[in-house]
Amino acid sequence: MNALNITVSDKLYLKNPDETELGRKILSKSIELLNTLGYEQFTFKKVGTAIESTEASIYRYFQNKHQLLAYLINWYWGWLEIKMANEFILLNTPEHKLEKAIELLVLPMEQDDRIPHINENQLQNIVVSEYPKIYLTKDVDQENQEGYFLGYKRICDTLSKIAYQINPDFEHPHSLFATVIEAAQSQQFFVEHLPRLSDAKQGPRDIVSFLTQMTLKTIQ
Amino acid sequence: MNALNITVSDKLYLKNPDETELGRKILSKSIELLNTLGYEQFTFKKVGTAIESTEASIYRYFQNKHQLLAYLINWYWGWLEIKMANEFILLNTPEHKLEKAIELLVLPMEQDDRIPHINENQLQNIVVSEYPKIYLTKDVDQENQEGYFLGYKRICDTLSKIAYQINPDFEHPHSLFATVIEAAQSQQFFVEHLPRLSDAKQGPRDIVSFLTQMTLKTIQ
DNA sequence: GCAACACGATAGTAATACTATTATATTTGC
DNA sequence: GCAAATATAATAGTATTACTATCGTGTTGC
Repeated sequence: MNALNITVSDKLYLKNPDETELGRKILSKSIELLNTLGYEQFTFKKVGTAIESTEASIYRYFQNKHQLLAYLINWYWGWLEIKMANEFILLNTPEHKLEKAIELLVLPMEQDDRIPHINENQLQNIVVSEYPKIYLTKDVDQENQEGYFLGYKRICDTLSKIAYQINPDFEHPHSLFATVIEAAQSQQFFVEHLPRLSDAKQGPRDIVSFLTQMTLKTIQ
Repeated sequence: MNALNITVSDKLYLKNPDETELGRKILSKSIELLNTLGYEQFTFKKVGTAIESTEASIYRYFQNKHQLLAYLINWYWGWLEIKMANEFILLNTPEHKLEKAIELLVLPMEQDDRIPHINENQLQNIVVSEYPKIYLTKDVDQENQEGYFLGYKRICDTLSKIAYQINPDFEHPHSLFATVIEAAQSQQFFVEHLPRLSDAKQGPRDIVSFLTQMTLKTIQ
């Protein structure tokens, strides 16, 4: 796997940022600024200034910062899907596959040098800190139709099918994996900011252990 | 229980809205408008106009809309805690208590006529749609110190202690109940807006069933 | 009966989230 | 190699938001 292509639905941009130098700069700097400022304080003006371009230029790529966040998060799910597919090749039981999936969700990501304009580790932090904001809006139904959440749903489906191999009678696979994926994010956040909402005192491995146990016991 | 007092930390308001006619009007109308407009479109100006008062008057009660949302959500957790305590009196096994707690989290609430200015059902919808926004900010650490999240933490602790009665060796009670509470909210949202992320096709009872099974199996 | 306070009314400000226009630079098609 | 199309920079402008400040009046408590 050398040629590497994360495709994001074309409803998630006005002009594909992956195809131009300026577009890639926008992505790169937006990831950095979303990390340091948080979504609320993040503005196109700040990005424009930081890359020595203008606010108006960024508006040619994305309708608004909400769409840009949705783009980045979809990119992340696409990326994760590829990582999962690669790892699953070497694993022979559904149990190990689910555990590996949870590790990928929780453990820090390594930088992929084939994609220098995306800092995967920072992107993962953005997902942890901002993810629910892309669907907790009044526009969720319309954006859902436009494919804003496809990446998430696909991962949820993939994991549900693996669970089916363990126990075809288990009745709530989609609810379970939606819950596990959300918990993977929120537990990372809680460990750092609201530690009384977690028992993972020894780092992310504890979160993996909790989620893996919960997943496997629930499926049985 | 006739005298009924939900106390919210005094860091969550500038002037106690519970003690004045205007304050109660602000709460009442804010709940209504947060429901119809959503947090992003909700402004103090709109509340002021709707109750025939002014923006400036509302700023005397709350520093900003973030604090007002935090107030309402803490009120909700306080309310839920009382409801749980009342229900637990009649239940004799920890398993039944956990199931009842999940029901209270998921099933629609009835209006309590002793508190006419709070529409509990609308408030529950606000929690479902807006809850993560109160902690997913750059101010989370400071607000945590000020007690913004105490209500949530207390419920998580209470449920953890009940789980201890079932299995004192279970290692992740706080992580589990933080996960269950979040899932209770997000599954309600998903059923309505992103149904592929849930298997609860027959209404909220399905969510209760899923969460109860997950909880009890995980603790064992 | 007066001091303190609550509220309404009004004004003002900086920042945000855009939209629009024009000029210049670059790429592309032929 | 040149015209046409496109991309970007530069600038300006607007409505709204999220506040802050001041002042006058009415009400309440002591």
